Amino acid sequence: MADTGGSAGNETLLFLTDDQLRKGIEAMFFAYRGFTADPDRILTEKGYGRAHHRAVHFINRSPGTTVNNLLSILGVTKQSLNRVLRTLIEDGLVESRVGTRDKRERHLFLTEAGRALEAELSTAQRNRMRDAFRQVGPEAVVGFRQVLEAMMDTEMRRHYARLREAGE
Amino acid sequence: MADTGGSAGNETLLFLTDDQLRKGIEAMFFAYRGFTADPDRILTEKGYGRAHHRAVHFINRSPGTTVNNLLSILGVTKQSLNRVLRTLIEDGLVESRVGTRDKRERHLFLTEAGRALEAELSTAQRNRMRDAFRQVGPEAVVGFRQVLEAMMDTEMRRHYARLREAGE
DNA sequence: CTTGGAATGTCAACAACGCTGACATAAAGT
DNA sequence: ACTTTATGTCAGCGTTGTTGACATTCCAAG
Repeated sequence: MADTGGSAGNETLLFLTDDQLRKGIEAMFFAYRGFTADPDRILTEKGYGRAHHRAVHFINRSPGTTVNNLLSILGVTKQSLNRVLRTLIEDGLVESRVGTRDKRERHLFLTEAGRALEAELSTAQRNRMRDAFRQVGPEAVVGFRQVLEAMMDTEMRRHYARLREAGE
Repeated sequence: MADTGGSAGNETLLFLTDDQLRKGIEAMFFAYRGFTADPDRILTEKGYGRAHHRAVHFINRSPGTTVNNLLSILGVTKQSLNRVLRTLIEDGLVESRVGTRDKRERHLFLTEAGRALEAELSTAQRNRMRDAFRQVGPEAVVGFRQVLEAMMDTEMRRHYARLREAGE
């Protein structure tokens, strides 16, 4: 079952053995804890959770985005997102404006305070990522992103690509 | 602040710009959803959650491990782990044996049924990882793991290394 | 114009899984 | 023997996922 079934040149496929795959799986698990550790600390101090971070991040990325669009990016239900948005709006970090063309829609923006929190969180997370990138060099970073993109679900890959159409 | 400060050859450090780092951060977020998607589906069917998967995975990796050791690997509190272990033991997936040398310790083992669930989950997750690896090739995989290892907290890196001392 | 259906967002209640606190038991140091 | 430390269990709470019920708005059919 671990055999990849090639008839010749099997040596070049040793990176697909179950052992190597398990190594990748465990690396992913342990690395993700590091990935979220620094923002989590900041968030806990301020009485927020990881869900608030995600919302603030993507509102900052796409100011004026609708609740529905954010939902699709985050991959959660609208009810779940709503709870998080409500606290962010109450605390004055996010502004929700009723759509002019379609009054059912709410368009979301970060306030000054919201942008400040976003900057604090993303700076911490970028620092971790920068240290890692610097340690391993640009070729490794290319491989890193290639694997991650290949691992995404189709819809998530669409969102990922979409986020860097306009911006980049 | 995005300037890396090198005096000469700045072009080689373009992979450390804030844009590139944000790209890595978003890739990590979207990829992790894909990483957990397949096991999550199986777990939900059976009335378990992601925490059960983690416990079963690491008990399978280190049969006879203690609750305390598992705690340290998973990075959660013993109370949180206990809830998960209790259901797994009640359902006959995990066996808990009181330590012979130190009777305070509980040593954990997968039963036949536990191994079956573990196999089902890890096969699904390995398939996803294998497809991704195959798409991008061995050099990218090396880079992928290098970045992930560099991103881990020190203690998690220790656990990660330890898991492949005896096995590999 | 009115009526019915689809889309958007909100409120309520529930489940999974983090957390702290209190506690029982076993081991180890004085 | 007594105190302290370590391990694991039980109870209860907070965040964040879920589904269900509902209000509002838009749009299309009649």
